Amino acid sequence: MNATPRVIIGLSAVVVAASGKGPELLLSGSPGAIGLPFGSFDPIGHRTFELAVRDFVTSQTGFALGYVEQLYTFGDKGREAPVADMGQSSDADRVVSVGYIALASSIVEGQRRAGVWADWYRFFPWEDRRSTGGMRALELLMPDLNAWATTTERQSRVAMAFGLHGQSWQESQVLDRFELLYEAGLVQEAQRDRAKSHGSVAPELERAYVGEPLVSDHRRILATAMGRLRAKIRYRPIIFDLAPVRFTLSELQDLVEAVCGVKLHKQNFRRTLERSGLVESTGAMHAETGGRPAMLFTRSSTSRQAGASGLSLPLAKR
Amino acid sequence: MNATPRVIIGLSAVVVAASGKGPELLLSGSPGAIGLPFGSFDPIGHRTFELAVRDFVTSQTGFALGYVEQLYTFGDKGREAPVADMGQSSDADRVVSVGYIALASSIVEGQRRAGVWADWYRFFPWEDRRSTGGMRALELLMPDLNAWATTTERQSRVAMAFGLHGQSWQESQVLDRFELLYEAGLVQEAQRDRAKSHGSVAPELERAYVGEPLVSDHRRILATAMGRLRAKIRYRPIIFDLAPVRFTLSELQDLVEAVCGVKLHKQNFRRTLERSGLVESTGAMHAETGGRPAMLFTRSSTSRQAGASGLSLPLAKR
DNA sequence: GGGACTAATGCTCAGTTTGAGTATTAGTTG
DNA sequence: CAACTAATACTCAAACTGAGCATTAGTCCC
Repeated sequence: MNATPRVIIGLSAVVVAASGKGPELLLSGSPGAIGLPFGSFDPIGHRTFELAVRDFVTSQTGFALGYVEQLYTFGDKGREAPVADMGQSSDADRVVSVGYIALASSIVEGQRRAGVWADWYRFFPWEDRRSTGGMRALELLMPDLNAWATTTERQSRVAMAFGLHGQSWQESQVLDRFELLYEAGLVQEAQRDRAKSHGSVAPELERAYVGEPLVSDHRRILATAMGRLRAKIRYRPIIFDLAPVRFTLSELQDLVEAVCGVKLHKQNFRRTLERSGLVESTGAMHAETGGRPAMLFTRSSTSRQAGASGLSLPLAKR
Repeated sequence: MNATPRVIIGLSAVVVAASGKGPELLLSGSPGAIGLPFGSFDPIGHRTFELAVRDFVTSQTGFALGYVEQLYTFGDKGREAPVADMGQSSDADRVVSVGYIALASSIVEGQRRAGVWADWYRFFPWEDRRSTGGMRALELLMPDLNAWATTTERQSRVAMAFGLHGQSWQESQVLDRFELLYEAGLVQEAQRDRAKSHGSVAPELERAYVGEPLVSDHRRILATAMGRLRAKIRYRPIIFDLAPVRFTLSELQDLVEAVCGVKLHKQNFRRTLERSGLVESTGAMHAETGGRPAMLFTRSSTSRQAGASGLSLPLAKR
């Protein structure tokens, strides 16, 4: 559209809320072209990125954000696929994506949230190792990963990223795993980007990808968000920005497990949590579960202090 | 220069190297307008930000970078002061800064490095708590901080940021402290930005600032870098990207202390370090110190693995 | 060649924190 | 009221930490 190439700054937000089942994402777009809430930064109108993000997420989805944090700025040529319906970028423009993560406090089941939400493991099935689902997804990928790992360097990268051969699974290395799958051509975006840069839209053999794709580089941004959130849980009391105001320790544990995609040892989880001083019991009980009623807790005031640390994650044995 | 406002992406790099005395920064600019190595992203020529950063740091300073990591993208209106000698931005443009941190492996004393280097504590005297210097800087600031802290909310922010009233000092909260000082008008950039936005260049009363300013928002980027590096030392073996290939444990401890600005307990530092498996002894000794000769160590191969953790920082008592 | 001096290493000890379980308890449901 | 289901308590050994005291291997100087 413009004679000289312009830089367009795209802002994308990973908006996470916890439902009863697990972390859910706020999505926008139409079927077949699903993406994160997205907008272009207006150099005149917007004073800061964060205000801009809050602004268009609310206007696009009707949802108002709480905690917001910048993730990363992606500028690689060839990974962005301009979003058609934005109508603001032409092929001559260079799109730079600034990714944000926003956390929305849990909403009581049944109460309606604005916007379309989806379980984030739809896009990363291999990241959910709470039950056998994630393992199954990984098993589906393994033949192709092994086929790709022709050198020892690649084999060791695969082993480190996916915790094979005695290496341990690091729940926060979501981006490493995704980038490795991208490089190996095992996620749909890889094929899309290659087709675009080769100019060919060759009818590739129909392969069954594990995990749904997202528009543009949004799945990469989502991977960054998941990784950041999983890592940050350990050193900041950030989980409380996702949890409801009052919760039982089991509910909190389920939430942490859902976010991190791992199972934790129940008794040890509650022990370290109580010792940490991050929570304090309200007097009230919660009896809906069919077992012994649980004490309801809230985050303590010390959990709001600057230096407050996060949760320890005592893994449950296999 | 252009009719429609454009977004200019400025890339700034905090390049850190360890000298014998402590962390040093690569600087560019002329006396009175010192800043970080800086360049504008070229939407046509540069394929990725990281390549662009490596490129212009080398061309501006003659120094080739090793480890590089993106820090943060700053887009607030009013905090950037366009760098005059870049000649690429006009007042109508919106400048967005993408900050990077780069680590250069220590150079043996005496060997020459390209570029101009300076101790990073020149810009943050209050961050060096290894000796009394940092405390003295903090004492100089306290009267003004107290005068600014007129509400209990501000008082508690000061206490949390600077570790007062029983709160502990968090070495990685460099940015929080800097932003607080900026807000309180106790760093020179605050006055500069206010003068600019008020259009007045009133001859303010000459106040003695603690810590030297940098061009544009570069000191903020530097604070982000220091904070990130200090935090990351604890959970990633990143210190080895700063240390020389072979080092004694005391040298490594001095380096960690210099980066983090705190004193560590010597015996406990070496104990956790040896147990961590991050280092392994070479056979060689190092006898230059006048005491018992020290074993020379290198980082182990396990320290290069994806999940390898960082160092624990056993603080020395006051 | 021995004593003073200086770092680097070694070791100890008690108090905490973790990993892994086993044992109770307080509601709900048939 | 017995069976069932969670929540909560308690235990125990192993590993990790904070604080020191103790020992060693060089250099420097008479």
